[in-house]
Amino acid sequence: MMKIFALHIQIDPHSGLPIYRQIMDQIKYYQASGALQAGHQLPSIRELSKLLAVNPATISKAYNELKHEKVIEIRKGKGAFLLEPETVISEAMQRDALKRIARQFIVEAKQMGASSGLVREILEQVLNELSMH
Amino acid sequence: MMKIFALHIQIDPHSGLPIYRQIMDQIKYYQASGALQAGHQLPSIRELSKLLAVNPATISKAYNELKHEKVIEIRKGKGAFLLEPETVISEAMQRDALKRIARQFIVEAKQMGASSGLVREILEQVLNELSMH
Amino acid sequence: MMKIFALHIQIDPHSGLPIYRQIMDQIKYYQASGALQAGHQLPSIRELSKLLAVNPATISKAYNELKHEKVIEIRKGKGAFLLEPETVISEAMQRDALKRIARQFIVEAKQMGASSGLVREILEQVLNELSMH
Amino acid sequence: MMKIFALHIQIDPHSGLPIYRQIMDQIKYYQASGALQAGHQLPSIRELSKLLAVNPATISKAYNELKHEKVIEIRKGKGAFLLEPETVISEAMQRDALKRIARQFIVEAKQMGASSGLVREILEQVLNELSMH
DNA sequence: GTGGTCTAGACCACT
DNA sequence: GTGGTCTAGACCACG
Repeated sequence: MMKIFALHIQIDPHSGLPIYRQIMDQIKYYQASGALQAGHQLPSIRELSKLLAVNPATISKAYNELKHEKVIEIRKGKGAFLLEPETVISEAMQRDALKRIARQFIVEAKQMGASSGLVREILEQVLNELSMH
Repeated sequence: MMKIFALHIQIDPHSGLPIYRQIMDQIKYYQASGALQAGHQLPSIRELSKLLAVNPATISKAYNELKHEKVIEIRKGKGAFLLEPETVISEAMQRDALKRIARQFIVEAKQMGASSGLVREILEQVLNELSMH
Repeated sequence: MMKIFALHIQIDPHSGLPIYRQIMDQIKYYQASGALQAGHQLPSIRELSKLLAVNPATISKAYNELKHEKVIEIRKGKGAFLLEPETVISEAMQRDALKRIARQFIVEAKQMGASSGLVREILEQVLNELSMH
Repeated sequence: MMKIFALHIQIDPHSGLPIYRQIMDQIKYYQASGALQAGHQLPSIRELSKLLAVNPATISKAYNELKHEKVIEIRKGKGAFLLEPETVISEAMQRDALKRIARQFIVEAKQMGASSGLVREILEQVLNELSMH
């Protein structure tokens, strides 16, 4: 019964991001950081709903989207479980997609006046935080 | 006259992103890349509307949001003009905000199976592309 | 439910002011008077739209502008809620801004032939009306 | 030939206010302050247009509006001249109108966090500036 | 139920 | 010519 009680998700109703997106992002983050690993069970919809004081339909939507993105698997009557991260896209597509999101990141960074040095520094910090050495 | 003819914006109706957001993002990108500079005039609403085959009200919304974000200035009867980028936030806030968007970037990158090496490589490429050496 | 039934807004189609501006001004007035307080929910767009016999998009624009001015907060799927008024400007800037709008006020008052005594009298009346003793 | 060369009007294209309104407001301001008096001649449209680097049609609109408001008089082939300030509205209407603009003023003042003391102080300052003792 | 996006088309205000 | 406002109505996203 590998229940994950340490999974504390923060919802910010003022962030502008849809709540279900915030939940998805943080589950992905925990997966990326290694805190959540393949096979781990996620809290039930009902549980998480109470914990976050969020409508169960919202949790359900988050889980459902994660299912479609093949991040989790839903076993009827059992619960939701993390899957092995998939990496099936081609090299070229990966580079393209990466460039696209990198561009978004850098444009925003530049907008707030960050220097390339600071960008690199923060990047290394976050790579480290997410155990990508 | 300083008309901007080189400003070609691509709209992808399947991207999920609202059209007005796509327009905003690309104008910000052109600004970040230096292709658009402070004082430059943007295409008129009607022009861009025809060019992109998009309703004028949608272009208007994009411009209006950019106005609120202080990216452009709208002079009634004249047109829309790029502003000097503002950078008034504190060092600490800048680092925090940067970390937040970097985390988002890296999580997505990791999700698609990118190695830290590839992330660094693409980042340098994009920094270069946006003249941040 | 905290619905606001007492929020009756008057639209004057001949005033020259855009409808969405009239709505904004009156909501700001209700906020200043204390009738609307932080956390209070505003009527839904559709409700107000019916009440004022005005297109929903127009109400939406009013709410959206108030969002940008940080007067209200919009939670998708929930509604629009009043925010705590922000006051982060410096003393000097406040005095300058105040002087500017005071000048506008007095010039208009003088234009209509009002004496300084009448101006002071009306001012006290309005300060009182808005609970600023 | 009582030409008014000392009439220096400031146009701020970023203020949001239409240029013709800014011109009108400042002419009214000069009238209210006593700098401009009945009979004084205003600069010609062509002159002011050059001086302010503003389209002549814009100056023309400002003068035309002032004419309708009976602030100035346009004598063909002669120029524009200030009129005696009219005060024909009834006491009750005056009070109503005054209250309306006072409300606008105070709501804005409150929005920026000004105390009633500061409002009164600035008001006296401006009344003084405009010679309304 | 809530608000958000987009369209088509009319009319107005500003320069 | 420029952008701004408003309408009517369709469809989507969020909780």
